[in-house]
Amino acid sequence: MSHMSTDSDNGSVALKHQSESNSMDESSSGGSISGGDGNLKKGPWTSAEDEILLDHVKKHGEGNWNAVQKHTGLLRCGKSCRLRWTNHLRPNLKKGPFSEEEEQLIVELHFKMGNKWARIATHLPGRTDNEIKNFWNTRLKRRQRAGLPIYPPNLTQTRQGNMQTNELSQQRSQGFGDSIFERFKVNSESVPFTSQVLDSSFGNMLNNQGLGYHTSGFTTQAGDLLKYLPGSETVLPFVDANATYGTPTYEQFSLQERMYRPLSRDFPHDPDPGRGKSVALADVEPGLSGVYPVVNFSASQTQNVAEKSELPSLQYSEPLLGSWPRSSSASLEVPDDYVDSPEMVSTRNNGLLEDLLLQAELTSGRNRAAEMIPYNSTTSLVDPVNACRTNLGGRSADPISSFDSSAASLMSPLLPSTSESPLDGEESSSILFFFSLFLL
DNA sequence: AACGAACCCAACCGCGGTGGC
DNA sequence: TGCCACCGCGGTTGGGTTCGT
Repeated sequence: MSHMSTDSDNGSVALKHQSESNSMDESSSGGSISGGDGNLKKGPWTSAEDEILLDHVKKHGEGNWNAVQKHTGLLRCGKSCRLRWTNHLRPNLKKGPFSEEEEQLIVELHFKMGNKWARIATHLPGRTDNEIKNFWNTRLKRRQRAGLPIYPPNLTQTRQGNMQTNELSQQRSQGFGDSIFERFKVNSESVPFTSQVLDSSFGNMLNNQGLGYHTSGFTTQAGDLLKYLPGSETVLPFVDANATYGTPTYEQFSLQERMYRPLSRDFPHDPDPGRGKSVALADVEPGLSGVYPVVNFSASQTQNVAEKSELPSLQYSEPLLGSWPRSSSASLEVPDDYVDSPEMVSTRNNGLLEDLLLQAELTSGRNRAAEMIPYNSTTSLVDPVNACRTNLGGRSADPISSFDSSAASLMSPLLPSTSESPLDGEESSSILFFFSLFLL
């Protein structure tokens, strides 16, 4: 591992307490003094270092982690100090193995949120994101090896025959998360994919679940992905109405529109997209609450409300922008579970492009382009877009960047033109225009 | 007892967002 | 407007421990 840190946390180094730090039991800790990086120490923390850090936080509070180094002479970069404090020293940390309830909660939350460790951690007081991440990775590996599904049946049973939410979750959380690859399941022989997202072991696990993913030789580059878009009837999930994995029909799109429109009214003015839209949906379309026509359209499949309440939010993200099943979160009773949900695609515009897009959509009176694009599909086509989302974490009140929805619109000209295409010429033209803007 | 594999977990790294200048 | 420092997040690594043969 490189000892060269590129992190800007490594500022000037105060060496006034060099001797103090050097007196620490570095030999036993395996720590080292990095050479070319301001003599910052790496490796395990010693108890003496912990004390210094604790003392500093007591005096100065959290934050300004680089100041720790300056004030105390601790030969640790600010980032390392923050990590140590967050994961080990801060009060009310819960140590020890996860309880059964905690484990169950983690599984459920991961089912809903994917690898949003920080967000998951907010639901487990005293637990850190790192802890949860480690737990999950270990669990994943274990279950994978045992040939067990990632999620328990009670979480997944309601979408058998549809999009496998756990894979979707995993894909999404690892950067794809996209129904676009549903078609690759069908054409897995001809369209190999995933090297970076679905590693071979995970791919094997998917195969164990009968998904038939191929895990070699797929690049995440948008250009390569786009090669498959135009003219390919099997790339986008809603294009092939005969697909096995729950492809919405045209009629279902109509229903999507019904669901979406009331929401769209609220989008531009919604100060709190999560809760606000939830209310809006329930108010406007109570009959749709808990009904998931977009994905769960299998005629042979009926679901009761209880089942639906267990469905993961992300399961429905792809086909219908802004039509999240908001009433389906009862199982967790966590008010901000939706924050990471794709329905949180916000039209609270953060940028000019989003303004333009929104305005264009509104003035066109159709407002259909974005909603017709599988949200995650588009975001994974454009890496920067996905990057925007993956780094939102808990810091932003707008967890799913409006950039995503913009990208969704922007990518729509790339959709195959079929009889079921929601785009007419006028829409396509305006979208092409904005796509050009985007490229600029 | 020895060895390797698997597991666990702390720490690091790179990246992106944010805010101040 | 651009630069920079700071911060937080998610992915990854590496070392210690436990387990199985």
